[in-house]
Amino acid sequence: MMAEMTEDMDFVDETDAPAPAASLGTILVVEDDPRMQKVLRRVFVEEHYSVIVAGDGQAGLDLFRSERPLAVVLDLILPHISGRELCQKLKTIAPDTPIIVLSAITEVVDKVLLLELGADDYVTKPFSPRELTARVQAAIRRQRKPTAPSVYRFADCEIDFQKMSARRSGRAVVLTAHEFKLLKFFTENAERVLTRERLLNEVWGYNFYPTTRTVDNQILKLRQKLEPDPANPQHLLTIYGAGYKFVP
Amino acid sequence: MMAEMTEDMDFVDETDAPAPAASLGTILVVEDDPRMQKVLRRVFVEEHYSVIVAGDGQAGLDLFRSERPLAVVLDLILPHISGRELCQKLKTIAPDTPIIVLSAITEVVDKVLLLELGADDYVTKPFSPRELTARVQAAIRRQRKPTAPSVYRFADCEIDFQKMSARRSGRAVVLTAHEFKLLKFFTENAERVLTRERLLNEVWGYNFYPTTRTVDNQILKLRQKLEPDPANPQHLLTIYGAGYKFVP
DNA sequence: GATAGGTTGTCACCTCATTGTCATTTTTGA
DNA sequence: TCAAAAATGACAATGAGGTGACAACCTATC
Repeated sequence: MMAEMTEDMDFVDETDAPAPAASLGTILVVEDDPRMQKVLRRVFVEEHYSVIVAGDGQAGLDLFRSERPLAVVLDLILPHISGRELCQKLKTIAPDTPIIVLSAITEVVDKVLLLELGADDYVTKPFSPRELTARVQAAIRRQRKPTAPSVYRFADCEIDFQKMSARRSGRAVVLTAHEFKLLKFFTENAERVLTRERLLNEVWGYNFYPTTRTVDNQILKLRQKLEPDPANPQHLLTIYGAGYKFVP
Repeated sequence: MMAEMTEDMDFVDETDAPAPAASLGTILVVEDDPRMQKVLRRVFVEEHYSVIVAGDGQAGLDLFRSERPLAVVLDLILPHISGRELCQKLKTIAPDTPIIVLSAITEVVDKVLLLELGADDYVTKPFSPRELTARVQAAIRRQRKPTAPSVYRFADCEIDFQKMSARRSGRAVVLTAHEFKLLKFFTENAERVLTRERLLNEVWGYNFYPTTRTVDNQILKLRQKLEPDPANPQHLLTIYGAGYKFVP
């Protein structure tokens, strides 16, 4: 059950969105500086990941083996085992787990070398939390079945929620983030009648309450973009006195 | 049968809609602060839930065992048994019952830890009643089999209250929101005689009083749409001088 | 049984809440 | 700072359903 809850819309900026109840997964942070450990933990917890921290390379290796994290954030400068070594070892254990390297801006980073070691991406210190999490999330996304796109089809429409792209009769249609999120929720609850309140809760978030008119507007936009005849909607139906219903 | 009754019509906007008399289910509130108890009780009663309150962890545990509530709202800071302990215990007793944790904003809440304890969601104080109830309801919804269709059958009729669709002898019948709500209440109280006043209270709401003719009209509509011979109703029966009765 | 008084069935009208739609303002992100 | 997106507000269109009139019906009492 928890697993379902962690399914999240990855195109949504989670920073101001209300927290999903469960962890999105575990991130292993390998970093020797206690202050930086703290920062990193907070950054990822904020983004609803579980975080485990290793202070040196050996601990990192052990934790990696036991926890099998979703991704690794790795400081290059470490005691005992160097970051470079660790990076290589991790890649031999689980080539698919993304590794994001932290490197100080003072270090002359040989990007090519880094990537040859198996790192998937790197961020130079000082970094903005935003950039770091964005890169980590991007790496995780990339790693997740790159060949199996999650496209949803109905009528002559074709929506790829991962890519955030949509096309109708083969022609690309531009949808905004909200429109995607709303449409996604509709596809997940096809055939069911959804009240405006429910939609506001689930799509907009719990602690944000715009006018219900807002919902209507987004519906309008979706209809204009996806319905052949927006005035006579075939898929995004109005249920008078109740709300809306999506029928593929 | 009560279980069926707790299936709320999610297409009805409950926010400003007056209360149906039947409870949607029981919420267990575990909270030691009497003032907060009062607030929480009111919040959920407002949303048509029954509320039982426990002042400490032990009482909470006992009440949970005896009452088997629909969901638990739990303040982390409790005398005797800590909220964390209680949370874990409840989850071992009934893993499916959603637990929503209340935590003061001053506490440094390790969200992940919370969720590992088994909490399904959390709300930080101060919270808006809206957010709390929304989260609780979402948790309850999630816990319920998401794919289980709620169809009700009688005679040659087949009603899906979630989809708000109805069919008689396989042919689709269009019902309005009010008609659905009324029919739902009848199905939930099959074989029982319901006075017009009761129906007005439950279906239309407490603070709304149209003429009694209104009820008759809706009954008429339902008969026309669902009865083979509306003039000789087989299911929506008139009980002269009393009200109406639904027999499947 | 017959009648009276209250109760219910039925219909058409009309009100008004709900929704569609657009223009404008506000917010957000680059 | 600017541009895109989202929220808001206003207004029109729509249709559900409340209202009231009247007929039909039931029950009780004589």
